[in-house]
Amino acid sequence: MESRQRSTRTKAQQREQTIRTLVGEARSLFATRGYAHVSLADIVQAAGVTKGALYHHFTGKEDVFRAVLEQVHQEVGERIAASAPTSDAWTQLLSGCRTFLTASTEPNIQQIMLIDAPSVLGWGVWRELDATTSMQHLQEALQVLIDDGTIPDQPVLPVVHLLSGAMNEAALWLARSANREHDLAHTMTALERMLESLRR
Amino acid sequence: MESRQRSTRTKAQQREQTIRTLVGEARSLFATRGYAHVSLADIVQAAGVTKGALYHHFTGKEDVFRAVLEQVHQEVGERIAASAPTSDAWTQLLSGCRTFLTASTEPNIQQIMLIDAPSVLGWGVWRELDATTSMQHLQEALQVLIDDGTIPDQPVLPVVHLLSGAMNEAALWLARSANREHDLAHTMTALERMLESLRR
DNA sequence: CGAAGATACATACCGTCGGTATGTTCGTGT
DNA sequence: ACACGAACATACCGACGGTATGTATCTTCG
Repeated sequence: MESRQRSTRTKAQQREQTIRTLVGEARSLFATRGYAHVSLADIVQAAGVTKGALYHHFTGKEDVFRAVLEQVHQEVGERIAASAPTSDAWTQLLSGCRTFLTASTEPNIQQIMLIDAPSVLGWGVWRELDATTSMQHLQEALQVLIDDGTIPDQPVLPVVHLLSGAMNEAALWLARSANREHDLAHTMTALERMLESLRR
Repeated sequence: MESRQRSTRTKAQQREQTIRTLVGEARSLFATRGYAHVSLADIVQAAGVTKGALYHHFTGKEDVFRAVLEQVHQEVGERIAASAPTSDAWTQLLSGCRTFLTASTEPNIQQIMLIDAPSVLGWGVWRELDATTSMQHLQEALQVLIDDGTIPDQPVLPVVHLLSGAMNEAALWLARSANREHDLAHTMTALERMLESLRR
């Protein structure tokens, strides 16, 4: 039975809305100032609620950060997945890498995903989350290339970690580059050469 | 004229000793618990001094961490420099990479240098420090190989950042590996292949 | 040699922050 | 209609980073 809505928002809507703005404001604050320099007071003030509301939905500051990080990871993953929908596996891998580099260069993604996350949540948790999104894409793409014989059979995990770390660091560097487009081009050619080395 | 030493320790010796133990204890605490979960009270208690002493030599908690990080960086740099004293540039690069991977796998180096440092000091400061030690070696080695024609002329910075990031992440992964020696071997072969790709 | 100043610490205290316990409102199932 | 629980708000606590100030010890120089 449907309940009439005496008020404009139902409880569930209210909950969702509060969490959304909370995570959203927290994300922008974390991105610009860094996790350590953001207080819970800042977050709840920006979201227009109180600490009690925050602690009703999250277990603490770290939990808010985890929610933010999950959102960021999901966003990056979607952008990678949508980068080259219809192509062969090889060019799909390349465009995926390029998309990751450009996405991870944006400051509001970078500070959260690449700088603070390992320190705040610990490397293990960070890698777990990453393994379900961007790293997942990389690993799958490589496995496909191994299965269809494009690159010889070899342990994928070492390669995945090497490439993932390479792109993470490259993204951090590119974000501070004075000539980003120029450096991105050189980085991509160098990265392509590294990927080619797997081929042969 | 030398001043006679009425006491067992002169002031300069005392200062040096205090700083040494302070940094040493802080390092071990930071390494095991991570920066955020170490209080100044923990550090000064372990070092056997008070907060006043700490604040006499350092500007704050962050400054202590910076001193610790500099020590770690210097240590890693020395180990890399001593890894392959008399060889051609190419094998020198390879053994340098191997040394970095094994050194950075140790937990008391890893937590400080690879996990906390970017978040605590900011990526810029972290990279500055790195650029004077481990990254410095990598860049110089590559430049030598370019100058003697082993690898073709190309922008070094993109390659340096890609390789540096790759090894950082690989070290973090190897540290949690169930079969470290085995994975290290595969990582090195994959890394060698990537380096080979620069050659030709 | 000894007073003056600098250096190396110790003690006491403050503001802020993360976290918790409790109170209040209000939608919702029965 | 009403009771219950979810969604908040309010008030408060302990701990931590940081600072101000006091004190003992070494060094310097007339």
